[in-house]
Amino acid sequence: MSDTREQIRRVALELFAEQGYEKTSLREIAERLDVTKAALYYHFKSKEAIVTSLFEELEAGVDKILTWAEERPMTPDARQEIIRRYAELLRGPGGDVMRFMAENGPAIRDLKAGNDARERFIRLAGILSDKNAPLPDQLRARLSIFSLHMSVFLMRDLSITDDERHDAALQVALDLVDRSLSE
Amino acid sequence: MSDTREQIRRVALELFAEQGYEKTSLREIAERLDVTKAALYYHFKSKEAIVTSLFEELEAGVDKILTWAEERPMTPDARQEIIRRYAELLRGPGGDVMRFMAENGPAIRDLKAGNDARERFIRLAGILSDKNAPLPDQLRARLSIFSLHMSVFLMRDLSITDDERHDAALQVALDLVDRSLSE
Amino acid sequence: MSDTREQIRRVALELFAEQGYEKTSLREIAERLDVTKAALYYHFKSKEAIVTSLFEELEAGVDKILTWAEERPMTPDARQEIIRRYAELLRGPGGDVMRFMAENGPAIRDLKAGNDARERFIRLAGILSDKNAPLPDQLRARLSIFSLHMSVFLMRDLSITDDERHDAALQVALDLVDRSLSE
Amino acid sequence: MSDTREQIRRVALELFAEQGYEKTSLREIAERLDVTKAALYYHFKSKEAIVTSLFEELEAGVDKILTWAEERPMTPDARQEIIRRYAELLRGPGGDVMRFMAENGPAIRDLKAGNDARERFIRLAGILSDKNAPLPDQLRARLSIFSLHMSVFLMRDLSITDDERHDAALQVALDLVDRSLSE
DNA sequence: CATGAATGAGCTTTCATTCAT
DNA sequence: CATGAATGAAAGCTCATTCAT
Repeated sequence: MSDTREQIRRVALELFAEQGYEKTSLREIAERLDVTKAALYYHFKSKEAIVTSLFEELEAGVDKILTWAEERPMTPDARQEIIRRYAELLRGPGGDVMRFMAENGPAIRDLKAGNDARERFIRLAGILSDKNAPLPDQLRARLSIFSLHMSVFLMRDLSITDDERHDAALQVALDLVDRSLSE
Repeated sequence: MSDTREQIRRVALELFAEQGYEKTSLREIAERLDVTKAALYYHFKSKEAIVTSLFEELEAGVDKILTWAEERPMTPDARQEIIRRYAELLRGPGGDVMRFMAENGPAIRDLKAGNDARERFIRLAGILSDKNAPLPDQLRARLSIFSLHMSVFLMRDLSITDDERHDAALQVALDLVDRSLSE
Repeated sequence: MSDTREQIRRVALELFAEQGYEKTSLREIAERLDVTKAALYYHFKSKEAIVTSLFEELEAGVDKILTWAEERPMTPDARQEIIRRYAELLRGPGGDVMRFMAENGPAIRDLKAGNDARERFIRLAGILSDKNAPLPDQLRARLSIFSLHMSVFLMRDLSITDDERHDAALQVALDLVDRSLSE
Repeated sequence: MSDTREQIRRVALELFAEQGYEKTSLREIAERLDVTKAALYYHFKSKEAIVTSLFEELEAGVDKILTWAEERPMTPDARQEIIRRYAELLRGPGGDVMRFMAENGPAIRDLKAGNDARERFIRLAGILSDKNAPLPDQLRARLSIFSLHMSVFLMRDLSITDDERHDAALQVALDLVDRSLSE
């Protein structure tokens, strides 16, 4: 499989996450890789296609969680496990993709891939708290997921390690999902 | 008297919140108001200046809360009151400004006004949970504020009224700030 | 006579000479005087009119020299006297106007006032060396005048006083005009 | 190969010399070549870069003269030779570049390339007459070079051939440089 | 597997100028 | 004697995209 393609994805994700989708031009990506812009078009048919490709592997991961979740009763333990698996998925490149998504709302909204991801997010939220739960509980469920996406953003000014951040985010998310079940 | 200036602010906020900062061109704003682009430049010296002006009134509100908060001991009740006041501030146009800010991270980051707002956010978070609190507690404090910013985004697909949304967000935020005080 | 009008002329000349005609905007002039752009239009009907007005007093001076010169035989002494008078004219604001003219060729060319000034320059040159003189002599005559215009420009990097510069320029010009008479 | 690049340089120089730097827009250059403005940006990264490129080959020529001059004693003959070589350099496109430079003072001043050129001019002047020479002599040395730059400008109204103009300018310059050595 | 050359559309910004008040 | 508000035109520049080679 073309190495260049992988490099493009890597650099694009770096830049997208760092500077945002709109502010990152294909020229910039190409220059960092020391190839021409036209080369990017050999590997991806558009700027949007790069994003799509970035989201794809993540979506596979989310789908696995969704499948796993949908085939069992939503016990408190199962809910916790979903969060844990989701948090795990977000270590590695997935985390950057999600942060990129969370921080680039408007740009993402009119990308097909963005909407797909958004749908999955809603489905996952729907599993954690159903449509008839009290609103605050539904919000808590959504927030539990979203706080995992945003932990980098929310604590950017704190000098902590990735692991510390990750652990704190997980703990808060677990707590939130737990409290999204009012008896 | 400068009615136009106010109209520009209004339309700009609408468009910025809806489509994002980068995707909103001055042409678009001007067309909606049926004036020329140059007219915008009569009232604001740059695109960035429009955003700055949007943030300004909000900052005054936040500053009032900060002052209020800084001159009293952080009892649990005071913390709740901060959240309540902050939530109140976000009804009305302030809410759109904050949502705009939360959803446009990358664009905002290199706007002076954005950084100022960010600083206030951190200061407020610092009041709600100090620098030596356990990380999850600090995160919870931040999340309590941020969830107010993002409630529109997080429940966009739910068919609820603004009031319902607002109440749910407030309740969750109050709960979060409450739990950010581990004994 | 309106003080403001005089102030506009003064500031405009300063800026035109310093930064050039095109790079100096009416906004800049207005700001320096703390009036509005519209005020400039009260006193001058266009940007070009400001320049015209600047040239006007200078032209009167040149005309006086021309008249003086045209009514007497061009003895070597008369030629020297022309240069001396011209140099004298260029002390004070006239010098800036001429430098401005010399350094802003392209901008000046399509200003009516610029062409008028140019014509006078040629007429003066024609007096100092007639159309049938050898080319180098004609050039020397022109250069003698022109070097007075450009002395600031030509010695900008030298740390000398205005008087020193003026004296040097005069001496060179006198010498040039002297040698523009090949026997 | 990149024929277009050369064409851009050619047309740009034509227009810059004719109408000045500021008055020449990239649109104009592009239209004359029947390409789009964006095409210019493919070949040059900015308007300034076009000028820079124009100056470059000339600077090489001046540097050769400077090197040649710096490695030998400044006898009267050497001084004459410098002027001759410099005049020769100014036949061909270099002449237009220099005239462009001389006539666009203010625009050139804030172009890096313009300042480089200016520095060379001062260095050359410094060789022809040192820092301790009487001021008029220093001025004469500078004027000898400058008159070569400006000969077109100074004799624009005379109906003469390029060669006649060139010869006259050279003769005057040689004379000037000769007289810049007071015994 | 990629490049060199170019485009069309759009962007933010600036300018000289006008005119009702 | 001046301002406040606006305009039309244009500028320099950037971007995603295309396509022949």
